[in-house]
Amino acid sequence: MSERSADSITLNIERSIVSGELEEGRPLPAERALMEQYGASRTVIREALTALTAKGFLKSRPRYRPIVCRPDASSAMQAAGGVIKHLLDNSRGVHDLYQVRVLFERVLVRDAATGADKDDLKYLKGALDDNEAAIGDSERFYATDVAFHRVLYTIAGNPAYPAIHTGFVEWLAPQWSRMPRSEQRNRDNFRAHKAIYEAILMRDPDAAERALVEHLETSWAFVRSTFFAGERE
Amino acid sequence: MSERSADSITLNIERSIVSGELEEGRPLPAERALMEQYGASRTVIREALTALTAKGFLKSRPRYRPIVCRPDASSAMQAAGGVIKHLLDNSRGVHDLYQVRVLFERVLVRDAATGADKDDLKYLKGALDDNEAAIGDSERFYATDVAFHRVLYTIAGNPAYPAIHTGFVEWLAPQWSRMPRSEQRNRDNFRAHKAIYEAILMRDPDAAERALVEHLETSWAFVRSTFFAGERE
DNA sequence: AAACACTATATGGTCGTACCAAAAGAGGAT
DNA sequence: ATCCTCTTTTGGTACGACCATATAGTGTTT
Repeated sequence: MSERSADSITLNIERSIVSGELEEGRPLPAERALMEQYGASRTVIREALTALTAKGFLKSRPRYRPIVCRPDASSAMQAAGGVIKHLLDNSRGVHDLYQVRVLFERVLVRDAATGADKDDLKYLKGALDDNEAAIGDSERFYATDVAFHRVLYTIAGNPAYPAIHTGFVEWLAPQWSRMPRSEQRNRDNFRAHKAIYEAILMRDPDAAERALVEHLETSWAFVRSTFFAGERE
Repeated sequence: MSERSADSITLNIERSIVSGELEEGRPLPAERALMEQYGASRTVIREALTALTAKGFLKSRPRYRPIVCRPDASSAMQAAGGVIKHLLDNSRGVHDLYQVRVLFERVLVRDAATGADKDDLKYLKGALDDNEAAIGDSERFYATDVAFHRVLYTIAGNPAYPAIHTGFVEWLAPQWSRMPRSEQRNRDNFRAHKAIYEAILMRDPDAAERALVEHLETSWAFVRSTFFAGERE
């Protein structure tokens, strides 16, 4: 099947990384050393390294030894991101992705409403307070906005969730982070966050979900009218 | 920043693919032609092609011209899959991923319960009937099981959802498709599907979600006890 | 004329060598 | 010990060559 020797070397190194034989964060052996180790030419070695880099198992800067990266949820998101960013050049692609985010957060707020413990609520309240305090500073407000939503992704304790959140934020950033902001809009957004928080506090998943959906749909309407005004739905 | 000329060529070709200049399904120009076009050595061209292949923009078989692949949601999933499959060698990784799937389907059944139209319900019923008819044939039952869940991912009309479903199925297949099956278990699973369908039919999102969660948790319990009996939670 | 066999060519896969520029390490001067 | 200089290491790029195979083109056979 895989007659290419570069492929088998890629797999070999991949396995060495996953198994921990090649330690995360450490640089890979030099290319000329790998030639000997695998009995292949440098061409082949470099092809394998290129593939591994594109797959996210190595981080390589020009003129430095590639750094080994253990796969985790966030590198998986990053690998997907290379493709996803090309899907976001029209409102359709952005909306499809945004819908996935909405779907995700709907469950998260429901679960927060039914299952959040005292600590979770404290974190959420802290993020909400930070958000309120930043109303006057639009740049900081955006950061605290993201942070507030992120708390929802951390409550469940699944390490994949925060990675997914990071993906959403990065991919949607071209639109969201560049939205024209105003103190009035910040205030509206804060009120939406507060409504979500209070519904969670009241242990009312339906209300929390409604508040979230309304919040995110309002946000989408703004983005759409700002960046995709010319396109039809 | 990116001093490597291979990187800029990679980006160039990537853009040509996304823009449609290089048509999907058509083979790429020969390497020696690309050398001239970009004024670079074959070494560099080949590195670019390797990277593009790993990123999912090209499908290359040995000794054939690489085939151009337009990025879509499913190629994004595939790119992530290269990393994700390494996270699934223990129950923790599998469970984390499975939880994402559960989260996803919880919303899907809720939305189906509130928003499915007559056609959607007909499709779902059709999938359910196929599922019932296959109870005696475990292999076919697994296929109809997957198909039933897939209907939920198609109802919403977001093209990303079916791609995500495909990802879940492929990544979780090592466990699920290899589960020991019996007519009794098939019957139980069918009953669970039926309960979900009926809750959707009754327009009861809470009941539908409950039925789904119970179904998926039962399934997880089986998988866990079969494949990860030795590990602690 | 049609079917087959054969040859030439195009193409991807691999190898080796060479050179450059920048980074890292070694060694000596202060 | 500190700083500067020189050498070595290392990744990035280039060129040329050879192999195996798939495809196209040619010629032969029936």
